[in-house]
Amino acid sequence: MYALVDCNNFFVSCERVFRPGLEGKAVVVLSNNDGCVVARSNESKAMGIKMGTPYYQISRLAERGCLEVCSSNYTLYGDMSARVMSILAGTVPKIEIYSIDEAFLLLDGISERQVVPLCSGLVAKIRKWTGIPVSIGIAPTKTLAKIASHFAKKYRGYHGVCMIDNDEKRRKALSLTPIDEVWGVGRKLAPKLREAGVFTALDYTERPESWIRDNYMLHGLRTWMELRGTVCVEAETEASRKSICTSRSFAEMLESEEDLSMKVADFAARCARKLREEGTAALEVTTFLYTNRFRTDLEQYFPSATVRLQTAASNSQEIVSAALRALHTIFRPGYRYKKAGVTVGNIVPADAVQASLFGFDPDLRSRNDRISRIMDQVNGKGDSSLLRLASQKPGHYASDIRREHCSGRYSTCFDELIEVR
DNA sequence: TCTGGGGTCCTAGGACCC
DNA sequence: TCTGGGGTCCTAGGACCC
Repeated sequence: MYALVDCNNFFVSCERVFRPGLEGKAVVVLSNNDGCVVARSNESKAMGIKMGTPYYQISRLAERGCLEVCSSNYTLYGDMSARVMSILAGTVPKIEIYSIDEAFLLLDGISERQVVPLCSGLVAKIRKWTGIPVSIGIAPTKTLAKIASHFAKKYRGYHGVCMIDNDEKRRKALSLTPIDEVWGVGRKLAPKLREAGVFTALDYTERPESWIRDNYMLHGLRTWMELRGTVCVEAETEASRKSICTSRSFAEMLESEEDLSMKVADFAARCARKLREEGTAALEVTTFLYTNRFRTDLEQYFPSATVRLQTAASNSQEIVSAALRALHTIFRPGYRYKKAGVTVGNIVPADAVQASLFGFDPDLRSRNDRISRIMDQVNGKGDSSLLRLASQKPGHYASDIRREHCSGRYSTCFDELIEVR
């Protein structure tokens, strides 16, 4: 059996831990630049506020006092997530972290009678130790566990834990699950399925296998089997990430290559730092730009360029330099840029880097690596960047992200101490 | 005026091989 | 007039997830 542990309204719950006054109120958490809604409390969901709603469309509610608004504080959420995950890891033999607010528990070797008490204990423990409410769904496949967790979250009677462990419960649950709520059925597929007469998860499982295969190929078939109780989405093997991306929208549109360079250098340095944190190195560096896609009155341009390194690198100097070269090949004057980003790809373990035979200077490389390591030691964990490359923007890059309703650094004030010093 | 960020996997189609 | 068959590899783009 698999159990899916899902934190309820996670970002909102994190804010409530430190501001209990938000309990029982309609609350939303906004994306960077206070752009759009990325998390909602039950009360704000009940008001009809949808995920992804641009903030300006609902700011009136906040002004009238009907809605509490928080800017996102990812440092806080990351820290709270780590606490929840460590409780899970300390309780069951194997967990798979699926996202910042979800994890699968692999329940092999735990007797069926113990599963529900164990999960109920976890719900209580996480609530007590971190303040975060969670729901747990238990089922023979991950896709069914997801559905079970929806029930656990939706109906109070479950007290946070719902298990699908026989065919009757499975069919009942599927018949009550709209097709668009199924894991793997998204915004494009759902309308097509409804057109074909498939409205619930149960309808889907009752279609013949050949019909699924013909219309929805491998992906659809996997979902079909998982919903029928056959495991297709196996336990993940420990694999490092294949790409790392840092991108941001700007509060103001930028027009000069110089302004963009400072941003891109920052994004690239951040990617490099993430590579070093996980002990990997990248062979490819891609820089991309976006004009403002909502401004139909302006010329649009969405270029990207990739630079391939001869030898995989993780030091900031080489990654930043590659990102800036890529930027230079795509930058065109005359456009107003709203967003930029850097992706590093073709990632290999740092201890398995193949040195290129040509044009590779091992002394320069080890010097660059040493400098990056020292920067890491001074900068520590988190977002602070006391030591930067000269090409990075002076000052913290987060400083010009709009964040008018941000909570404090309740659990991660170490950064602040360093910056104050 | 105002619209996020970070990932994965699959497929189709082109380029290339013999 | 008329133009094969069978493979592999890579990439771009789309769909999905949170």
